[in-house]
Amino acid sequence: MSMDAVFKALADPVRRQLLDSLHARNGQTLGELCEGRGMSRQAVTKHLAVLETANLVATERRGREKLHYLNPVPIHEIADRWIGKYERGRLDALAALKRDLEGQSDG
Amino acid sequence: MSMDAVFKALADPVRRQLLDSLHARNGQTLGELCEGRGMSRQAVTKHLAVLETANLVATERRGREKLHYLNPVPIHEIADRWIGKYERGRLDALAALKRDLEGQSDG
DNA sequence: ACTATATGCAACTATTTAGTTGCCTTTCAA
DNA sequence: TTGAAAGGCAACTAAATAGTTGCATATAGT
Repeated sequence: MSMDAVFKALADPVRRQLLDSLHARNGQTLGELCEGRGMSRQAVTKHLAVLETANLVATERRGREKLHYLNPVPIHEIADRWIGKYERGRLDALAALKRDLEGQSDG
Repeated sequence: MSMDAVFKALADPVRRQLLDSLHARNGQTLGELCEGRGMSRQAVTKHLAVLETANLVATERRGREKLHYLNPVPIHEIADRWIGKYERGRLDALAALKRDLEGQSDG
């Protein structure tokens, strides 16, 4: 639920790649998610646990396999509540930045 | 430039608060950004350095003061290139998630 | 039953990170 | 020119993080 957990989860490139992988093909097993990642299975497990805690990934046990599903809702919430506010005034702020940084020095 | 630096910078709540503060009032000095934060000036300085490295904050020296300006461009780029792709298929993925997680158990 | 496969758990290490304190430099103002 | 205000630099500590290895458990297939 906490936004902090989501931001922290997104801070690691490996975890973002895992989300990308699930985005490309949802419902992958742990083994599949480990392939070609040059890292031990346990390391990937830990990353997936972080993503699960942040509610970015949901899992389901099927027999001896564990299937992983992307949950895009927290990302949507971040984009909505936090990033949106910076984008709204984006051009204004950009103009102000230019004015402040360049307008002071010389003319 | 690197997206990783931006994500890492956004991962810390103190740094997000600093961005929020600059969003509310741009061009604050270091001293102003330290006020009411319950943390040493040097700690805040380090956080601001991280934000500067990620190009989320630009600074200008004015006399003995250092002014800080929010740069919303990297946030926009993240929203554009990375978050956007998860939002586009959001409802689809959500439906798939529900189907996968609930539809399997019973029938 | 036996074996291979898929995953879980736990201890350990190395690196990074967030914060501190102490001291130095620069600038403004009397 | 002297003192106070604003900030910079560097060393240190504590905690979190990312990764490892070794072993245990559970399931599938024969």
